[in-house]
Amino acid sequence: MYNFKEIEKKWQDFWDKDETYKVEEDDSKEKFYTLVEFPYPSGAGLHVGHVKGQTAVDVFARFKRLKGYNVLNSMGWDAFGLPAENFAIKNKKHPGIFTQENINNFRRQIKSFGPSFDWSREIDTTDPNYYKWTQWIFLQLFEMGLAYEKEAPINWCPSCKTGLANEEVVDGKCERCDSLVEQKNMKQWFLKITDYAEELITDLNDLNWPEYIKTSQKNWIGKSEGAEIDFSVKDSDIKIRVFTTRIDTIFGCTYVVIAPESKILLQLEYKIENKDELNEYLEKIKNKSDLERTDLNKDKSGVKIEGVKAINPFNNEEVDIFIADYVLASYGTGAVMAVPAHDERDFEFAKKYDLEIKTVITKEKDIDNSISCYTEDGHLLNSLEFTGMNSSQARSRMIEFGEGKGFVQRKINYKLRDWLFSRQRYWGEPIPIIKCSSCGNVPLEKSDLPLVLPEVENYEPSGNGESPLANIDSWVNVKCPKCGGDAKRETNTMPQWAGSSWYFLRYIDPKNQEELASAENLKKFMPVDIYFGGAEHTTVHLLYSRFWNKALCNKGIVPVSEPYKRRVQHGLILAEDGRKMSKRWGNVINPDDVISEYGADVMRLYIMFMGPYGDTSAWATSGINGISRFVNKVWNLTEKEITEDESDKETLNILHKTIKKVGEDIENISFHTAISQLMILLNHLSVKEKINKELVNIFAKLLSPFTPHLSEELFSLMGGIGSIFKSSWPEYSEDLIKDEKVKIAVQINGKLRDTLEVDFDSEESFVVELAKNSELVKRWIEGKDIIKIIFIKNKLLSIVIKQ
RNA sequence: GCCGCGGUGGCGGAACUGGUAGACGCGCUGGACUUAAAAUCCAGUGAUAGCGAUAUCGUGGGAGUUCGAUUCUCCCCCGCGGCACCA
Repeated sequence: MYNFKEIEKKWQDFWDKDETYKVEEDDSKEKFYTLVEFPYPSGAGLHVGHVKGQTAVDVFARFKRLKGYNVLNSMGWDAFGLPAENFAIKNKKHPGIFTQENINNFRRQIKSFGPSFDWSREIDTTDPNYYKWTQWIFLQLFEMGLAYEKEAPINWCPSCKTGLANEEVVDGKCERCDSLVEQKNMKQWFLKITDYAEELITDLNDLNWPEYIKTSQKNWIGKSEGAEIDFSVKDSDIKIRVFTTRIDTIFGCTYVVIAPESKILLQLEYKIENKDELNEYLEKIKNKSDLERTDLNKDKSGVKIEGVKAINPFNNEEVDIFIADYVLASYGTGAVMAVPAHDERDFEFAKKYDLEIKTVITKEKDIDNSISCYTEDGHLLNSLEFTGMNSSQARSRMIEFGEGKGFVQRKINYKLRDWLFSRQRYWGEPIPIIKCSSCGNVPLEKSDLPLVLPEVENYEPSGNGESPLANIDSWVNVKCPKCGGDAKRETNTMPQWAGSSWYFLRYIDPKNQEELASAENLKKFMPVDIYFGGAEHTTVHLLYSRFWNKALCNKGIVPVSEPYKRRVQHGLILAEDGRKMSKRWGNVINPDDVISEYGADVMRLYIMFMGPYGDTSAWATSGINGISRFVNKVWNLTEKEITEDESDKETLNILHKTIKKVGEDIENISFHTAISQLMILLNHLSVKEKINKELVNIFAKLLSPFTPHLSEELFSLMGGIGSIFKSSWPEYSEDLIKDEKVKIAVQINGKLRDTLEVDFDSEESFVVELAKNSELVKRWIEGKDIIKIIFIKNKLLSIVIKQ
C-alpha cells in the first residue's frame, strides 16, 4: 500500500531544502513565466477552487521545467480588502494581524499539496515594501495626467460606506454586500482608463485568449462609431449637441431629448415656459434609485420643454425638445435626436406621448412598408438629396456634408468610464498626495515612499465620505512640500484592485529596493506566458492590469504593451449536491480533509481529471476513489520484477503514444485526456509480470506534473539522483508510434459491415480482395453492382453498391 | 433583446482536417478470494430483438450536402455565461 503521508512529507521537505523551484540564474535557458491569480487570504481558508487554478499552473510549470525552460512561478497575497477591515472593526484589532494569520494558514495549505512555487519570491500587497511601488505607480499615473480628481456623481455603497468603480456594481448592487448602490456627488480620484479604450480593444487581437473573454472585454469597453450633430436652439446662440450612430436617419428626427441631469438645461432656463412642471419631474427622477431608472420594463417618462425649439440642421425643420430619463447624462453628449420610426426607445416614447413618427428608411428600395419601428439598415426615403442611398453610404455622405457645413463631427464613444480609484476605507494603500490650498495636489517624492498606513484607534468608516485616516490629525496635517505652507494629506485609500494590477511585475524582482523591478529582469521575464485564473476577473482585474501595464509601458518602465500572452480560465467546482459550495449549505470541501484522507497527489490528479478544465463540474467522492485506486496501481508497479530487458513492441507503441499525447494535452490544457491516456498505459502495464526500469522512469516523468510526490519517489527508487524535475521530458519516436497492424472498417453504402485486420500501409487492391472474400461483406454485395470504392489507407474501405 | 458557449450511455466525459460513436473514469451486474464484509482481481455493461452469429435504432428536434455527418449548411427547441434604455 502506498504510504502517501510519509512520502509526500519527505519530498516536500526535500524541495524546500533543495530549493528545487527557485528561478535559475542560468541565461542559456529560455525563460517561461507561468502565473496564477494570487488569492485573497480570507478567514475561510483555501477553497478547492484555489487548488484547481494552482494545480493547473503547477502542472504547466513542471512540464515546462522538464522541457528545459527556466520557469518563473511564484505565489503571493492580495491582502488588502474589506473582510480584514470588518474583522478589525468588530474586534478592535489591527486588520494586519488578522491578515497575517490568514496568510500563514493559506501558505501552509498551499504548501501541503506541493505546488512548485518559488517561495523566495512571495509577495504581499499589504507589505509597505510592496505598496511603496503601488504608490509609486500611482504617482507615475498622476504625472502622466492619468490620475485626476473630480467632483462627479459616483456609485456609493451605503453599507460598505465607500465609493465603488463601475466594475464593482452588478445589477445596481454592490458586488461585495449586495446593497443597492446610490448615486452621490463627491470629489474623488479617477484613473483615466478611457484614454486607453482603443488600445485595450485592438491589442486583444494578438493575444492567445479564449474568444469569449475578448468579446466580454470588447462589450464592456463598448465602442461605437458615429457622429455628433449640433442642433441650434431657435432664436438663440445655444446649441444642443447630440450623439448618434445612425445619422442616416436624421430626416426622421421628430424631436430632441435631453437627459435630466444635462447641463444644457441651465443654458436654456431663461426661455423655459413650464419651469414648475420640469422641476417637479426632475424631483421625481432624483428620488428614483438607479435600479428603477435603468429597469428596461419601466414606462418611459418625460416632459416637453415649452417655449424652446431645436432646429434640425439638415432640413432646418423645427422640432420639440423633451427631457426624459431614458437618456443618460453620462454617455455621449447627454442628448439625443429622437427618430421614433427607427429606434425602439424613441418609438415607445413617441407612442406614449403621441409624437410624430416619420419613416425615412425602408427595407426594400423605394417602398414605404414600415408600419412600426424598423431599426435595421436599409434605403433612404424622404431625405432630400440622400434619398435612395443605402444606410452605410448615406452615413458617410451625410457626415462629409455636415462636416463641410460645420455642424457635424465624426465621433467615437465608449461605454467604458474612468476608473473610480478612491475608497473611504482604512485597509488600503494611502494615496500619496498632499493637498495644499495654494499649490493644489502635490505628489510625494519617491524618497518619501512608502507612505505607511498609520495606526488608528477606530477603523470604522465615517460614512460622510472621509476615510478613518481623516481622524488622525498628526498624520493628516503636514507642510506642503512645494511651498512649505499648511497642507493636508489625502485621506482616501486605493481600491483592492490596485495591488493586483501590477503584482506580476513584482515577482520578477521582488526584493528590489530601488525600482519596482529592474529593467533587465523585466526584459528577461515579461510578458507572462500563461496566466491561469477565474472567470470573475474577465472584465475587471484583467482590464485594470492591462491598463496599468500599458501606461507603464508608455513611460518606458515595462518593455511590453500587453502583460499576458495566453489566458486560461477554469470552471467552478460545485459541491457534491450540484450546488455552489457554501458555508450556508454545509457542503464545502476542505482541501485539508481531502489531503489527509487521500493525499495531495490524489487530490491534484482528481481535480485535473474531473472534466475539461474550463467547465464547471461537481465534486464526486466516488470519482476521487477511482483516482486513489489508480495511484495505488501505479505504486504496485514497484512490486513487479524490475528488469533491464527491453519492453515488447506493443508496450513501446503504447508508451510512445502516451508520451506524445500527454505532452500535447498539457500544452492544450486538456488535462483530463492526458490523464486518461496515462490510465491506458497503466492498464497495459498492470498485467505484466516484469517491467523495464527505464519504462518506469518514463512513466514517472509523464505523471510528474500531476503527481509530483509519487513521481519523485518512483524516480528515486529506480536509481534517479536528485529531483525528477531536474531531469528532462521524454521524447517519443514516430517509428514506434506507428501500428504494425491496423483495423480497417469496411462500409457498404455507408454502413459498417466488417472490420479487417491488415498490415500497416496495406494497399487498396489487397484490402479490396480481402473484403470481397469476407463472409460478412459477401452477404451484402453478392449479385449487386459495385458503383464506387473509396479507400483511405489504414482507416476504411467504403463500397457503394446499386440497391 | 444582443453577443459568446454548449446539448453525446445511469453519471463525469472521449472522438484528428467529415471516416469503426461512447476512449478513460465512476456506477452497476456476474464471478474469484474470504467464515463474512471491505479491499483487491477477472469478465460484462448504449437501447431493442435473439441462446448466438447478427440485425435494427442511436450524439436535443427537423431538413439538406455526402459513399459516409457528433463533426459541414439552414430552420427550430433547451441550457449556461456575459452585456443590457450606451442612441
